[in-house]
Amino acid sequence: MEQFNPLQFYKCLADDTRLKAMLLISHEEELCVCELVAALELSQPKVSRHLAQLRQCGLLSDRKQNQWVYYSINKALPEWAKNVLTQTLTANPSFYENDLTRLNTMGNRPERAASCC
Amino acid sequence: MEQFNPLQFYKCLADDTRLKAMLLISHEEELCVCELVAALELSQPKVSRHLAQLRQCGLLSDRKQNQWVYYSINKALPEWAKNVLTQTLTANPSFYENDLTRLNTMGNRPERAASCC
DNA sequence: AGTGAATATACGATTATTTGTATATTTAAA
DNA sequence: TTTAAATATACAAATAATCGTATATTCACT
Repeated sequence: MEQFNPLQFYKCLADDTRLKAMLLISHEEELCVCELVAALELSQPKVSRHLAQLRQCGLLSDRKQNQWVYYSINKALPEWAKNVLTQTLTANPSFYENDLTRLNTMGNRPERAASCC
Repeated sequence: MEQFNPLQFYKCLADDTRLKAMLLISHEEELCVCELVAALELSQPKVSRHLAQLRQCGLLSDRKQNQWVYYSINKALPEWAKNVLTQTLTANPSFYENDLTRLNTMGNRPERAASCC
């Protein structure tokens, strides 16, 4: 992320897959690729490519754990951008409710490791 | 505006001309096409086309007065979308400062008619 | 070492978006 | 009633974004 720019931010949100992924991740704190593939009912390469773009633009962070890669909202996002996401999330539940349902009924979700101990 | 949808909203903001036009109009309350042409240093058809798209998507309203068409933020925009615009405007002054300077040094700006009396 | 699951990436093909240029429309002023 | 300014729109050309498919990589488990 060279210098955070509103145009690039909105270009990231201007795609169905990316916008829904951002909102689902906001809602769920973090999600791995296979959970998003199930929730969005899209191919793995498609989801993976969009997540890579969101990470490159600084909207998402990732962490690897075992065979999974978990994506979360980048803590370093400017406050205004975080607020934009929050507003969008809370004002548009119907935009992603179906995806959320599929996520919650998904079998075999990878269990998060407690952050330690 | 058939039913306001966040994806369509962000697609509207995902273009340099449209995003800057929206922010300048937010900042100035309303602007006519020729003022935006001067501020953005772009061709008239290009600006006009993007404004038409923003109007069709429900982000802008227009009013005709004499030979000018003035665009302003659509009052009927959902609150969350208005908030997104406000946040973007106040947090990113450098994104549009040059355009604002050109607007303010523009000669022959059409004078607004007082709304009446 | 070998297998399968999860993820990432490369590449060409498709689709969508944006643009310049030309032209039409409307209004005001001469 | 001609002329000029402001705006809108049509259409083809150019550009950009997205996608499917194939393949590579990594990790856990056997």
